[in-house]
Parts: sequence; C-alpha cells; structure tokens
Amino acid sequence: MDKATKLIQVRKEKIKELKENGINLYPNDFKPSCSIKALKKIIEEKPESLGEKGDEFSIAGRMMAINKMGKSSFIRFKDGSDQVQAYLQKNRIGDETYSLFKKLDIGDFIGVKGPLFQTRTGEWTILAQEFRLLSKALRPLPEKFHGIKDPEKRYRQRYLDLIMNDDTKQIFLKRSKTIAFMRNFFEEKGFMEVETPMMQPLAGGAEATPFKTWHNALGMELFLRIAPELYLKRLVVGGFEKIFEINRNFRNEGVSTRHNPEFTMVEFYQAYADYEMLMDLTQEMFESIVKKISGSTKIEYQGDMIDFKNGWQRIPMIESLTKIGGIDPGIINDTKALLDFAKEKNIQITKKDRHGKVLTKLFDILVEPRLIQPTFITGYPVEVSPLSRKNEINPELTDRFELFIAGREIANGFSEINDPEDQHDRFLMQVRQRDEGNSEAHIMDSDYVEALEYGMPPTAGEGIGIDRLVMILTNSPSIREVILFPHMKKNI
RNA sequence: GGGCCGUUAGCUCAACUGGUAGAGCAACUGACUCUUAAUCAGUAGGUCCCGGGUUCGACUCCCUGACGGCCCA
Repeated sequence: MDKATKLIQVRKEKIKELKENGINLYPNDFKPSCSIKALKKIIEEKPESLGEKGDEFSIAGRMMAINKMGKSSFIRFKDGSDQVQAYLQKNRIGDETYSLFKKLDIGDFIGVKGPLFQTRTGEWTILAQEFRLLSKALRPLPEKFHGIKDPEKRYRQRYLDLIMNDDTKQIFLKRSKTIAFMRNFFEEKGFMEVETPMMQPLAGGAEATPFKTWHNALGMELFLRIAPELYLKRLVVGGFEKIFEINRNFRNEGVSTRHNPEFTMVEFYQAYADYEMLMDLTQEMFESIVKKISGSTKIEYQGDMIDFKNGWQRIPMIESLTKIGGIDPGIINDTKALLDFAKEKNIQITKKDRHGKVLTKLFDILVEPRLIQPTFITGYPVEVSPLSRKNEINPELTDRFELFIAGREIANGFSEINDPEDQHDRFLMQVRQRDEGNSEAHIMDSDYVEALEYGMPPTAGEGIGIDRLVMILTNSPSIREVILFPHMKKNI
C-alpha cells in the first residue's frame, strides 16, 4: 500500500534522533514578522533599509531546495505568497542548530530570522541569525525541476499540485477573485445574496437527472438540487426583488472536459426586469470582471482571442440557424424537411421530437461550436423553455437567451413566466414528454405553481456557469483544471 | 456507452525485433563558508498497474480487468 516506505523509513529514523535530542518537531511559537511577498515589496521599495546591519525579519515557509556547501548552505523556501532564499552559516547560527539543519529535508517548514544581504549575483538573501524547524515532513516532495505532471496524481493529490505547480495555484487564485468580483458586482447593483435548499423533495428548474438521497428522521427521499431556480422565484413572490445565489448544483451525468457532476452556478433574479436588461447586465459584469482579471477586455482561450468589450452580438436562434448553421430559410419551418436535412448531415434526431426540439438540436451541432466571441442567442422555442415567458408577437418562441463564448454555453436567462395557468400548462407539456420517454423532462411542481398563484411581479432571471467562465478566464482546456477536487473513480 | 493513447524507482522519463530493468532529480555516506536545476567521489533503491495466456525465456506479444487522459455519443 505504501510505496514510499523506504524513503519514509529513513526520515522516521532521523525524526527519532531529533526527538532524542529534545527537538520539538511541531512547535507553534514562531511568528513571522511578515510574508515573503511583503518582504519582496520592502526589497523593491526600500533597499536602503537593508543590509547586514539593517532591519531584521522573521520569515517562515516550506523548504523547496537546499544547497549544502560544508559549513554554509543556501536554502530556498516559500510561503503562500512567494519564495525567497536564505543563507545559513555554521559559525553564525551555531554548531547545534547547524547540525539540526543538516538533518532536515526538502518539504520541511522552517523559520529564519536575520537581516538581508546581496549575493554575488545580486539576489537579496536572508542572512540567518536564527534558524528553527517549524514542521517536519515525512514524505518526499516530487522532483524539484519537473514537478508533478501526471493528471491523475495532480487531481487526487491536489495539494502536491499546488505546492509544485505555480500555474495551478494561479488558476484557483483567479477563480476565487472571479467569484469575489461577481459577488461585489451584485452587491453594488443592490442584489441580496440568499441560500436556498440543496436538498429538495422535487428536483426542478432544469432538465437533468438528479442524485437521490434519503432523510432518516423524516423518512423521505430527497434529491440534490439540479438548479435553485424555483426556490429563488418563490423568494421573488415573497418580495425579495433583487437576489442572487452562488452555489453548487448536482447533475447525475457523465464526466467530461466540460462536465463535473457538481458544478458552481450563480443564479440571479430581478423583479420588473426583462431578459434584454439581463443581457445588458451580463455584458457589463463580464467586461468588468475580465478587465480586473486580465487587465484588458481581451483574453486568449485555446488559440482564440476573445474580446469581452461591450456590444456583443444578439442573434435570434432561427437567424443563427440560417446564417451560421447554413440551413435554407425555405425549410426552417418545415419539421420534415429539417429531419431530412439532419439525416443528410448525419445528425441524430428522434422522429418524435417536436419542431422546437429539432431546431435546438440542429443549433447545438451546427451553430454552437462556431460562436467564439461572446454572443447572445435569443428567441428559444417554447418546447425547450418550460419556465420562460412567451414572446408577445410570436408565442411559439420565448423571451429567452443563452450566452455562448468559445463555442460553449456559459449562461441562460429569460423573462420569467408569472402567469400560473401558463406555468401549469408548461409543466403538463413536460410531464407528457416524460411519459414519452424523456426521463430528464421537468416534473410538475404544484407547490411552485401555488406560489405563482399568489402573484409574482414581472421578473427576469439568469444562471451563469462559474466553472466554464473560469475555464475561459484561465485558458483551461478541461473543467478539471478549475475544480480543486474533480470527481474521480475510487482508487485502490 | 464507443474509439484511440497511457500506467516502469518518491518524481520526470528511457529500455530496439522477446534475451538478467536504466538515467536525471530526490535519498544515503564523504568533501566543500556566495549556491542558482551547485559541484566532486561513492552507495542504495523496482509487485515493470492487477490477473491469465503464448514462449526455453515477457516491461516487450495476446486476452480479461482496474485507474487515468483525449476524442466521439
């Protein structure tokens, strides 16, 4: 089971020896005077205060490299902010401390105290007057130059990936910042953050298979949510007019470079708004986030230069099918002709799919991958939009949009149905689809319809996939690169 | 679910057509008070992913399985 036993055994023996010499391997009384990043800032801004007789600093971190040269040594170590070098001299830190140091390993946490000096090559280095062991590592770190590459190991033991690969660390820093900026944006626009159930008696609000679980005390089956939508709109009924929730959704489906069974979305709702206002809001938000993350409105993603500058294209879905998808405008309303067209193009569509579903499937294959620059597609068919308000002029379509970037769906928003009868009928349409074999079709949620019967203001709402957004912001080809612990099969 | 690829020392990777499994880093011993992937001398380290088969002989060929990656549905 433990493959590293021999190397670990050697370290255990060293540990025993250190303990016998009365060394505390895990003390907690060393307090750094500042982070390495802060130290670097001082080096940059006030080098005149430094030097062998200048200010002293207490710095802590994990040893990443050791160069022993007999009676003196250089060590490179890092904390959560940056890395720095220290110089240890036997006659400066004392014989006892120096021989303690010689027993230590790469990976151990240490603390040094002393002034700074410049080496021959000009590198500012801590001249250790004091040296402490702060925490002993039992296992060896991966190799210093190549680090850790095996994706399986990187995902399963993400801590090693984070120690060894700075790129990985940067991705998760950007992810954290993206979410912070987003939260900030909503707060500034007067939205309130809420939390709604992750465990639901009915999993609604999206077309997906849920995970099931069981509540012992209540003796009931519960589902992990596939979307927070129906609860958030209950809150709009309750009078919270601008709300958002950033949280996980769970969908019981396969994993791929774009799918993880649990993923993070922000959903937000605004009373007295319509879907067009949300498109404006989305552009504004994305542009400001991208500027803060990358310093410009442009970001390179997998070879494409994507520009988030305001003024994104808004294309009705039908128009996108004829103009981008290459479908003859003459057959766009003819389901049978479309099915023939699909067959010709080797696109699999079930015969019993209704017209709207056929259009959507053609869109997914012919248009979606070609939408590289941020693009809103509007006017989705009623059949595939059971929670979206019907368009006033063409009731076959809904006041809905999806946002596509780099050939993938990033967001989905619409003016909400607030007519309880309409909503009831739409649920019935879904139930029929379920009976026809679509196991992912929505379920009738009478409790939600009842909420609408008390009256919901005209409202628009939207969901944005955070993982996919972060993929684009960090130029990550796989969703696993932006999720700290992506799901893996059990090993061993 | 299907196709292709991968799994060898702690890590990164070699090993030709089937003939005793190798390097660098890490580790260990020794030398060295300005190193920068430090250097020099030496030592040790393997369930070649698991299980079967073919063969005088398998890391290598064949089959089954596990895990992972990419692509497709």
